[in-house]
Amino acid sequence: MTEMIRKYTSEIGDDDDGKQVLLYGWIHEVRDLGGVAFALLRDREGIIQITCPKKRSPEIIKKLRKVRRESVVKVIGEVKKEPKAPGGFEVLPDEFEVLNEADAPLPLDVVEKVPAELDTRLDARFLDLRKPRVQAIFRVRHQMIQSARAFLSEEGFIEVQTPKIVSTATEGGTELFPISYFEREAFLNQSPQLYKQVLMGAGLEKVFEIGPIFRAEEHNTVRHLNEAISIDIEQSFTDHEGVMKVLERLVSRVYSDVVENCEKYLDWIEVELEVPEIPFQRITYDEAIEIIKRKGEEIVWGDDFSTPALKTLSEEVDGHYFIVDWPTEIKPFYAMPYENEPEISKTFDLMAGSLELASGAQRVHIYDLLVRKIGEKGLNPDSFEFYLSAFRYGMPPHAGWGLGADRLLMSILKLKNIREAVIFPRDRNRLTP
RNA sequence: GCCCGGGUGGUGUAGUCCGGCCUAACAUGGGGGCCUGUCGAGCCCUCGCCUCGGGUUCAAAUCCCGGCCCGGGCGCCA
Repeated sequence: MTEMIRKYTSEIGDDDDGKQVLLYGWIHEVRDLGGVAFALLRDREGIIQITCPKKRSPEIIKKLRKVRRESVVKVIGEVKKEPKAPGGFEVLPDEFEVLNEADAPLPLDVVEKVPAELDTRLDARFLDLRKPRVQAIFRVRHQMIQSARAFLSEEGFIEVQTPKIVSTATEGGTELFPISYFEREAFLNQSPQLYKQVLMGAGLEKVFEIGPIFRAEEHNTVRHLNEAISIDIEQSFTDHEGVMKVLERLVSRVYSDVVENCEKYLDWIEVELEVPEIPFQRITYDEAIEIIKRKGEEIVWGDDFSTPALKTLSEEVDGHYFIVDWPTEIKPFYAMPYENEPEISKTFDLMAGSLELASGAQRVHIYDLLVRKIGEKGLNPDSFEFYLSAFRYGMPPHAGWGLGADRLLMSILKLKNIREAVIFPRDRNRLTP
């Protein structure tokens, strides 16, 4: 037999009518009507019907009606344009081979006649991901990451990888996961922040990193994970406004690439996307406080926004927006205060509704100020030696941000739970799969 | 971590308030059978379940206490 080239189900069209094709995939469903049997073969790109009348092949129909759902099969057959078939084409099999029979019953229903809870789905994630709707999320995620990487590269940012095993807390504040590093204690890094800044001192000028961050907080919400992916940039010779422009253009680029290249997957997820208009609205922290107060929510200047406060705010401000000029007190030590008004800082958060997507700032690049601010936060400058030394020998002014990739995807696809946006999520209770 | 609500076949639900009528119901699924155009196929037969530990009681899926886990809200954050 001549060597055949495997086709995806989605590639079958008018040109194949009457021709032989080779397909690989999973048995989605079988409907056995006695004299004819229908099977749905699913691969990662779609589903096609395999139709086998008894008289065409008594051997194949026998195998077909016995095969359990989700078994892996190889099919060689003739394509027939058929209006009665779902998708308009069907394949009449000449060869039907079960490559690997699936066990039964399945831990969850891939066809989704019966829903499954997220927890059940995550326990059997490999099966959950066979659902086109679920797999589509990760096809969009792939596009999102590709777009972010392409955009930043085109903008002159150099991609770097910084260590995830570190000796001290990077920023204080958040809890870290301790790990054992030979005879010493070490931690999983909560953020590439300090390393990005050191690289500004190294003269790279524009860097980005897409990588994991680890937070040992015991939060248990639909928008927090203990292991997340962060898209981080740092840029020299610019200020917070400069990097906000990069950020909004990146978000816009991701949306337009997804709209352009992921139509099929958006369709599977049943999401309609509109590319957000840039520039995004900037509202100051003070304005946000006023809006929240006006709506009757209890808040005083200097507070961080509570979840209900952010929900209130998002009722007043549409879509994506920046909250800028935060009180210096509630931002990390590396955030640059305004010269003429040091109680507020050159900081911003990017919001999508009430969800915080990113946060950034112009950084403190003055050694003495930085040392002082570390002390003011109750941290010990001695444990930041590797970081601080980079500020003593020609550190340029710089700014940057960190964008939560999982949250961005969650917001693009309007997912209810961030765990849906992560292929194998890690939360307070979940350490497997 | 805190508050509230939950945990029943492989999956998703009903039953729990008011203990005994539960030998636990329904859908989907698994096994077997019938059927030549299904597309949530249909029909017949069949299989399979009370989260764990302790307590109350003649009697616990049902009431009480604790653990573990889940959902919603919050804190904290990206």
